[in-house]
Amino acid sequence: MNSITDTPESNYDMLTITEATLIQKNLREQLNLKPLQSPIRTIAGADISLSLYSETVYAGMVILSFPDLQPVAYSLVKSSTTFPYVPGFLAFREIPSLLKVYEQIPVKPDVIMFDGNGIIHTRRMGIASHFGVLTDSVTMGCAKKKLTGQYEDPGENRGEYSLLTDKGETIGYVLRSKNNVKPVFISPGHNMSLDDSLNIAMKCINKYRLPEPTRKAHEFVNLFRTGELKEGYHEIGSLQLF
DNA sequence: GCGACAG
DNA sequence: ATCTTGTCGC
Repeated sequence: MNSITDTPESNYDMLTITEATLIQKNLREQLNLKPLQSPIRTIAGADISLSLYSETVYAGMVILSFPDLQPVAYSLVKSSTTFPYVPGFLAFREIPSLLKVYEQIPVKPDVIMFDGNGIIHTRRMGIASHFGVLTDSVTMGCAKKKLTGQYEDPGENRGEYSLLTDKGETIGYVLRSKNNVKPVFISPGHNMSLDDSLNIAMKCINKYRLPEPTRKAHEFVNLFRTGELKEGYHEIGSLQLF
């Protein structure tokens, strides 16, 4: 289709915001938000860790059993990026590294949860949607702050939520994942519905603010950056305690 | 022009 | 995102 969208790892660093915007508009046409059909057996969390003032990127995905939410494997890749962080274009900074992380996984997870948004995005193309379309995987987003849209504050108790709308349409949920703590922003990425994203998010919440997939992913990439975990694909023995 | 603004 | 200690509140 578009050579500029086919090889992110070799082109994204060179893009201008205008070109990136065009790519998002093209990818949006391939977005699928129909209900998930097959059952979920595994769910992965995706995240990256950066060193201050460095272009080095420590990217990773942690695969958890579902609905048990026990880490069973993880994939880590050290890479680099020069694309700056620009609100609305996070995907261009993080996706090249995450694609390498994903390719390294022998048995792909049924769902991937990103530390960022799905369709809660001006052009409905947040990092989760972008990655989902590129790889035709099932994805969703869980952001810690609002990027766009309007919403009413959800109740203060764990499990309460409200709708997030933009230009008259519902594009996500504001979920209180823990009592008296700032809510998280949930939205489908690709190959799942709005309702699916909320249902899955609620099943991934334990005692912490962040759902287990992204919470674990964040923990692992940080251990990777500090040298406590090695690059590559690793399976976690059932005897291991985490 | 002003305010908002994922990680 | 990352750099960092204690501290206030459920």
